[in-house]
Amino acid sequence: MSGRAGADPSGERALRLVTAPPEATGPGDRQVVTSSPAVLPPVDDDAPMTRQERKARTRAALLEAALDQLESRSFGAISLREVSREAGITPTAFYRHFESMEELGLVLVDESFASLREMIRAARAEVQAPGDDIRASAATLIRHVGTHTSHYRFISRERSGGIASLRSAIAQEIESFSSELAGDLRKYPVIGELDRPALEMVASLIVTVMVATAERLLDAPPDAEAQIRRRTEDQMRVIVLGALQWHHS
Amino acid sequence: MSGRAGADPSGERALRLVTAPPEATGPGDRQVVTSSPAVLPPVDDDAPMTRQERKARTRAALLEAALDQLESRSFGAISLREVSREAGITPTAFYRHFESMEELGLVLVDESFASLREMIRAARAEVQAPGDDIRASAATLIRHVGTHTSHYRFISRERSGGIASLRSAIAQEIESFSSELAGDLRKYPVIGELDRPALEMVASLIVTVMVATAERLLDAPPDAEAQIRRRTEDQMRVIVLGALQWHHS
DNA sequence: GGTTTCGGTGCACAGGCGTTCGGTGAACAC
DNA sequence: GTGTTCACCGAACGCCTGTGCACCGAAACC
Repeated sequence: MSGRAGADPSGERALRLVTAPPEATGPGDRQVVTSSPAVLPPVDDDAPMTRQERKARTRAALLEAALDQLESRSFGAISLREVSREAGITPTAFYRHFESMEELGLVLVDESFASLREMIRAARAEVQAPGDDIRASAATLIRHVGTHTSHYRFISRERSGGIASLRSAIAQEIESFSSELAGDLRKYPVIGELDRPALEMVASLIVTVMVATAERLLDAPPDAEAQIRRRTEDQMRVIVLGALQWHHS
Repeated sequence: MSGRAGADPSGERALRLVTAPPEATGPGDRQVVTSSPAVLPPVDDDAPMTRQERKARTRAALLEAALDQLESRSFGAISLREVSREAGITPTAFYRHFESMEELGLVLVDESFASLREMIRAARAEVQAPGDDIRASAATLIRHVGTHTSHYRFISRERSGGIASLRSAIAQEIESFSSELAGDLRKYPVIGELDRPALEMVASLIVTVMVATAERLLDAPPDAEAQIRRRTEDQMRVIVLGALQWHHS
């Protein structure tokens, strides 16, 4: 179910959207060591492979297997054995890649947020229709959730889930995202004049709505998407209207 | 109906307990038996008991044991055996009370939201200082989270958690709460004139903030409470300001 | 070409799990 | 006082779990 590349048109669009701004390695970007060596050759099965390739592939298979299990259980309830089984290796071989399931979970967190950061960076580079920011943001978010469903489901599950280390890793990522957004808000005409605490308060409110929207999308049938989109846009507008009035109080 | 401890199970008593500022039971005293049969005599251990009493007590012990386990794991990861062990009975006796862990979970959802509804009802009856609604609501919420921490933790965990039946039960409760709130909003001066869809959109936004606040409180150290309270109040104010402007757009 | 490295295998272990089944004794109905 | 109910027990079942160990075979290295 995780959108593999290929003929899928929306997938390709998303890819283009993400890669369009050429590696805008701006200030404050994090080195993402997360996962596989990025480029895996096409699935030329059983062809001679280097050890690196093989290892990267099974590692990726493990991560994907875990993500698959997370469709129906929470992370705390999935087992090393079953993940290994679904990835096609024995349980003992699992340890060649991760020290424990918890470590795998942390990699999954990194991976998920790396992709989210790409989305943000792309969206930031794209926003140039000043009146249409809200619509564009909502659309970008919804599209991204659609193309990275299992990552979002994982984050949503574990954000309040049982494993403390995952929870705090996720909280920290969201926190940093929120404060980045606060910085972005400074560029806006009236809202940008608010002081930093106010900007952070508003940013956190917007992020809260985005998180809620993502979680709603995960549970909703596909035909509810339009309604969720509308509600999200309206809620963002309410927030912006409120923020514009904020200095009066 | 989660009758709290105490001799009088009447709704009014419980209602006052939530509404009246001087909370009788101090924080941290967790003698409270949170089960349905409402009337449980003081814990006169090992005294002769009716079968009803005994059963009710064991049932309550099971629910509380589950809630305790949920402090560190998600519901999908806790086991019938361990819950039974902590409740002081053998695994086989568990089945005298619940058909399965899932059924226990659903009871927990009911229990949690029953208490939340009491809070709402109380808050609604209390709100009469028109300028201070936001402050009062935030305070009520924060107090309630403080006195029902484990219930909130459970809901927070399972709201996006792994077990579908719990998830949808919770979603439905929140949905109904949100639409009740939309009804309440009609009584407010300007906002009340919005049409129903707009009211629902605003209500859902407020609920989103409340949920986020509750979840933040659960993870935060106690000394962060003041800051969370301030932020929540401010965010609610932004929403109200925005909603007041809504008809202009 | 010989040696080393290292994903991956197979087996074994101890322990937790949900669930079944046949008791047992105290509270109950009469 | 007698018979019934039923909350609870203890043992047992088959399954699944994480982890340790010895080993294999092919890629990687010199």
